Amino acid sequence: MELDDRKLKILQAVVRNYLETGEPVGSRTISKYTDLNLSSATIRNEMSDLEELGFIIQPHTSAGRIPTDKGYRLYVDNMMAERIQEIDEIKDKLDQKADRIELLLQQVAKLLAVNTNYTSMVSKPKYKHKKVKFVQLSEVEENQLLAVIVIEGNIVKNKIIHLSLPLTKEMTLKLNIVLNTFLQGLDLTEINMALIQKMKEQAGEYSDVIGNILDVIAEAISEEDNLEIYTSGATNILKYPELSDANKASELLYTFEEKEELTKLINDTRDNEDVENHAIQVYIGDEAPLQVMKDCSMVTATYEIEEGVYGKIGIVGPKRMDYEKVVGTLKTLMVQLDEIFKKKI
Amino acid sequence: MELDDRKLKILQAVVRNYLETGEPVGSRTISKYTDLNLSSATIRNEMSDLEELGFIIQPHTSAGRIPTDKGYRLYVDNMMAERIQEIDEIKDKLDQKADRIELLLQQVAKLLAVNTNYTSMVSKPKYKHKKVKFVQLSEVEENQLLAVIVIEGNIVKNKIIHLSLPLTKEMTLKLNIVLNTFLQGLDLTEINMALIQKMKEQAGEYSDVIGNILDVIAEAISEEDNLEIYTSGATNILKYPELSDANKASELLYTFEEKEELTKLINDTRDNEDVENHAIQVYIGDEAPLQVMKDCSMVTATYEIEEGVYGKIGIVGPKRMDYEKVVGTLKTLMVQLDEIFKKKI
DNA sequence: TGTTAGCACTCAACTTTATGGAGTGCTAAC
DNA sequence: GTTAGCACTCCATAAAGTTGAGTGCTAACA
Repeated sequence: MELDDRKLKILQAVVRNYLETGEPVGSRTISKYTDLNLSSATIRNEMSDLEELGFIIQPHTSAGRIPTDKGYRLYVDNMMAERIQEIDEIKDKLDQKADRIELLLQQVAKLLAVNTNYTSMVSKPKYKHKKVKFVQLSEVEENQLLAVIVIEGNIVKNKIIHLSLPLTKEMTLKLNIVLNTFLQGLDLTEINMALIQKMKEQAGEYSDVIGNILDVIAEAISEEDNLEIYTSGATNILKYPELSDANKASELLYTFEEKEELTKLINDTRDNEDVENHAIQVYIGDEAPLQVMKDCSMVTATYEIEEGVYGKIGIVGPKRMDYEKVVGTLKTLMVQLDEIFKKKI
Repeated sequence: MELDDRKLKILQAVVRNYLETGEPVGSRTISKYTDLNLSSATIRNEMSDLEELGFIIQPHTSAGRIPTDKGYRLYVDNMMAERIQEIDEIKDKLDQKADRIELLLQQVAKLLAVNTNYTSMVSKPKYKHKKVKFVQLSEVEENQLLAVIVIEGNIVKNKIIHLSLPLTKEMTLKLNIVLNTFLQGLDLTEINMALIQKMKEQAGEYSDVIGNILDVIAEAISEEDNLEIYTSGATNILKYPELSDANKASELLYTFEEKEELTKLINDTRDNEDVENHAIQVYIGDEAPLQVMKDCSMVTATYEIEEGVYGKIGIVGPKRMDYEKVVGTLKTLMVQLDEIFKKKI
């Protein structure tokens, strides 16, 4: 059996209608809804074929049809009309916050959630092979030292270190020099025991300060700390009956609250080429690498904060999500983020 | 009508039983449950009295009784058995994180939520009249300056400042001196235009750097930024049928996600004396200053991070919450937090 | 050969009607 | 003051009936 043009039109009509109403779509509706001028009986025959081909399904005998994942997929890949979505407020709001990446990303997530009525998530970009750029110790109070570490990508970390014995100005200066000469330009793998030993020797009785600082550096560079994900609008899923039943909603909300599982989504890359082209990716149902999302769809986009440093933005909603709007919104957003990052960094 | 001892015992039995089961409690149950050796008929008479006094109520004719807010209140104030709750894991887990207050508080929230199966929230303490303790500029790269500001209470803020024209080492040193001599020990109200003008004069062509730093300082000190609240276990409320119906759950979860409204709870102080004594406060239903919580109870405690610097910890759950456990858990936690803060700060 | 009208059939969703049981309030007796 | 007994109420659940949207199939038509 072939998927001729008429079948495609009918499939499209079924999907569109179902996206709008959330109710199974019957043959009579299609007969009126499309400009095919066919009777419901004919449509029935065609729908029967489409069902056999696996694009639509009946939730039960004597009900209308709803799209299968395969049906959605065909729709998203071939029949979706581009609909660029304007979000005027975005630029203004984002510009104000652009100096603090965390706030910016949180803001982006919120805007997306409010605009789409779905749940959004934004991952903080990961810097690979991060190197130490700058270390500085300053005496804040007697017995209190402030260590500031700047990592490639201008990530700043700090820690207050309590001293058991006070530090002279000269010693502080010396430690600063030692730290910077030894550590500058190194990444985690390059800071080895031999190096640490040498630094501690130079620091003499203040060797524990060195240890303290290295801890902070390790923490700053290590992946774990960096897998931060911002979400917004998690409660939006309660607006969609197909997701809001106690169990599903509970699992989903828990996933969004804990965030840990979400890293799987963010890190998943089905097609490297797509990422490099900043393409929008659509996951339908089981396609997402996360069991709880089997009844959801997810649309993700990759943004680039600077050469080679990527983060991801995703929107999660019911399968009958307004794909056109979501994809359009994400595309607009990508453009605006690009502008902001180019300007600011 | 008087509240004699027997009535109290019956009320206590009703509350206890309802806390456990969540079902209206009938006279026959009480008759067996207590050691009063009274027939159900007698209990019925007493319960009728208790209802007239407003401590219990029938959800409908021919159902058992459930406690009213007034009933819970009496129970919490007078009949609750202290039950100190051990949370062994707490100390270990918290000790590791004690150097980063945000992580610590987030961790505390999580522990509470996991231990109690309710929703927890922890507010970051507010420092009043915060003063600038230390300011430092360092050159990270050409055209890139790192500003670090330490506020009283060892709050560290930093910002990368992009320069339009490069800065010499001497100039950096000079700016550092200017900033520190002018700003050290001042709070927001004391940094006025006259002062700013003087500093800018001294900075010469780098006056915009001064402006930039003042912005960061303002942000660091300002209240707004500081009203941070950490929550955990929001989805736990879905475990309680009386809260998990679509509407209530949705409103509650939204409140926990947005957090903004929660500041009302955190800031509410019915009794100043209580706060100073680090007493546990219990809000039942409408007693909480937040409409969405009318079907919930909340238990809060005040912790002191250092002399005069308070934060709040709260647990939100259904009215039929295990008050004894929650209060006990919070008390234990308070002791352990006290220890940690005394040791570390 | 593709299209259509007509009709019997199915099934979820909703409404109505029974049935059972937990619990009460009242009364009369101890 | 306490208690047994009984009529009564009302929720919950199940069972039975009703409706309507939608299908598949057949036979007739262009």
